[in-house]
Amino acid sequence: MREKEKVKFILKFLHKLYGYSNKKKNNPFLVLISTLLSQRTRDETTDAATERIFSVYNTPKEFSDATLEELENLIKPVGFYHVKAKRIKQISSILIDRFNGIVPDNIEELLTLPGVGRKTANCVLVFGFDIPALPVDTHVHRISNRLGLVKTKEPYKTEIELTKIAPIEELYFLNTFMVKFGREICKPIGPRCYDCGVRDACDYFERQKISRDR
DNA sequence: AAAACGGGGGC
DNA sequence: GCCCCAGTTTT
Repeated sequence: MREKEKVKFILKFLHKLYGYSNKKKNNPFLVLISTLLSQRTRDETTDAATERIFSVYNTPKEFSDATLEELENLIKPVGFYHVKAKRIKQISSILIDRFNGIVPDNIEELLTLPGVGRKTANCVLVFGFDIPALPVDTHVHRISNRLGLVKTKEPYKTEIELTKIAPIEELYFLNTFMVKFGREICKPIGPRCYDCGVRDACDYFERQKISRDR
C-alpha cells in the first residue's frame, strides 16, 4: 500500500530529526491532569502549572478535597482555568466514587470523565499506561493531511486511518515528534518547507509548487 | 457544523 | 492591539 510506504519514509525522517523516544511510563493520574491542563494551552505554561499543582496535591482524594479557589489559583495562567479547575475536581471525585481512586486504562471509561476527549484519553493510555494509542491534536491532524497520509477533516478519522497504516510500536512517539515537527517546521501558517526533509513526499508542498509554477 | 470557553505570550 | 494556542462540550 502506498500510504504505508509513505508513513515509513516520514517515520524514518522524524527519527533522524528527533532520535528515538524512551517510552517511560508515567503516573496515569498526573498524565491525565497535565494533559487536561494542556488543552488549547502552550506546554511551557502547562508544565509550570502541573508542577505547581502537584507540589501541593498528589492523589485524587487530595484534589477532590481542595476548594475550587485553591485549584484555580494554582493553575491560573493556563487557559480555561475556571472550567479546568472544576473538571479536575469532578474527575477526582468520579475516580474515587466509581473507579476505586484509580485512573481507568481503557478509552471507553476514560471518555466518560468530564473534559476528557479522545486526544486526552489517548495521551493517558500511551503516556500513562504504555498502551499503544495515537493522540490526535491539531498538529498531528494538520501534518497527516498535508503529507497525504490521510485525507479527512475529522481528527477522529485521522486517528483511525493513521493507526491503521503506522507500525504499532511507532505509536508511542508519533504524537510527540509530530508536535515538535509541527511547531518547528510544518507550522499552521508559513510552514518552512524549504527546511523540510520530507517535502518531496508531501502533497501540500506539491500543491504549492504547482500553483507557483502557473 | 459551528460557537463558546479564556488568559497569556509573541509580534 | 491583534492573533494564536497539545480540545471538549454545547448549541
